[in-house]
Amino acid sequence: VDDLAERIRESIRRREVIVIVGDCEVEYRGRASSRLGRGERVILIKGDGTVLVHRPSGANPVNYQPEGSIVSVYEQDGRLVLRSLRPRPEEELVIVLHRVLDFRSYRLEDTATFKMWGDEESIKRAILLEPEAILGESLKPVEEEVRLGAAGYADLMFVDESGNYVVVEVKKDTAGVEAVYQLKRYVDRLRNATGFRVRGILAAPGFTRSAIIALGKEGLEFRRVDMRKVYELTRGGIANFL
Amino acid sequence: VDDLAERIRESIRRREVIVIVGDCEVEYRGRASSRLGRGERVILIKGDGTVLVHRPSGANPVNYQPEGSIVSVYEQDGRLVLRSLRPRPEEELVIVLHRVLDFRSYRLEDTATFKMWGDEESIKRAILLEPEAILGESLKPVEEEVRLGAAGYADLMFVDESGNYVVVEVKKDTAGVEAVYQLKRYVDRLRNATGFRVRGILAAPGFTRSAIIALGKEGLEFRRVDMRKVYELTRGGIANFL
DNA sequence: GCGTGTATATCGCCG
DNA sequence: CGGCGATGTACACGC
Repeated sequence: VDDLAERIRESIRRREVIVIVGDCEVEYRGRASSRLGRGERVILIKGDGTVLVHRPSGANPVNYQPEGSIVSVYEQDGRLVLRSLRPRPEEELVIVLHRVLDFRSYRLEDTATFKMWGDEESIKRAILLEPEAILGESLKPVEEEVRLGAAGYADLMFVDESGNYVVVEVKKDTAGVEAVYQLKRYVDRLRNATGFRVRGILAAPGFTRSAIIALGKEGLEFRRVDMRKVYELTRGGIANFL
Repeated sequence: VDDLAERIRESIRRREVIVIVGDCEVEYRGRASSRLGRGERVILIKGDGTVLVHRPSGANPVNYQPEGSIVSVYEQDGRLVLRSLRPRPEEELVIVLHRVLDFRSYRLEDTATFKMWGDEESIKRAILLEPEAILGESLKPVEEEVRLGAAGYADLMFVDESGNYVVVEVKKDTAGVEAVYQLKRYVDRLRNATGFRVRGILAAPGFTRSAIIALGKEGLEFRRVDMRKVYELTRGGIANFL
């Protein structure tokens, strides 16, 4: 056990990626507290301090500590103990290993860049490129500098053909009630700040029934976004991929 | 490569936990799309179909597929390919392995139960146990059956000493503006449904400045929750841990 | 560091 | 399964 502890410490010093498989119990104390009894799990420790405890099923780690945590390894009552301390917020994760089934350490090289598209940002770009194609009406973008207060910006702002301000809130998924009230906050703030008439449009690929009801009650509008058109207009992003 | 593919397939059939370390590139297509160029990573495949691709740093997997996905393994252009298909929403993850540094498979036993406490639920329990100690006023709980509609319930409902309904919305962290509007929706709904006077209280360990302003504007109240009192009152939950 | 909003969020609950 | 709200959410960005 003592020897294994030293080997793990050496891997941590080298900032390698460590995989430990073993029978362990886990305790967490911090913003909340948790306890997990004995069982066999996969423990992943990365060079940046990340610690993940994975059970044999489930996509999410049952316990974890994010990068920047300090991992220490020691022996207690003849058992190997991994302790990870996160400084802020102060949180502690303790893994007591009853039996180590496997211990591996890897020095990995990975400098590739990760690219993602098709997120909310690409819908915004498409609307800015062709407001009429996506929202079905001619709109002039307002300088991004126009803001709605110290915090909380609208996704997009336009002026319509009648000279009204138009606040557009974009959602990449089906929009629910909370998106409606988010839009309403922006519209109200802009009305208060300017005194002008302000329209609010919720743009999303779909809407929940209650969202549509709430929109009507609040005097707000909605536009269904055709994601195929978004992909066409933002294929510049996809070009990076091909 | 062919032999390795068959060994991996066999592990998947046995629903074991698989750890593959190797130089790979990764593509994802689904709700969004992503591409990750060549680099060395740790790939975790679980018996339930979960697939995780971890880079040498960062707490979150760079790509993933949740449980219920179907993993297939094949050889293409002399390279090992892992393909995971998630049925709904339809999403595809493709991992092309240029070099396999390690392949391990484990049959793991883990039947332990995971317990967590100190979350929002414990604040609710404390308020129900001792409304006066936490909220500073005498309140009678209303049957939990009283609901505010098909979806979206208030956290807690009481009747105060004057016979008014009191809706309490609880937050375990600092409450921001959106918590205020969430409470307002509940209060409005209950007013409409009953026609009675309804008070709304936001209970949290802290409040953002803009939340307090919004509360005042909407005629809603707030109470700072003393988390030490919550811990004292709910130490029954902690007893499970000791 | 605070406040706000996004996420391939994930997850659990209820109708 | 849809809709909604919580999460030890994590994460980025602006002030």
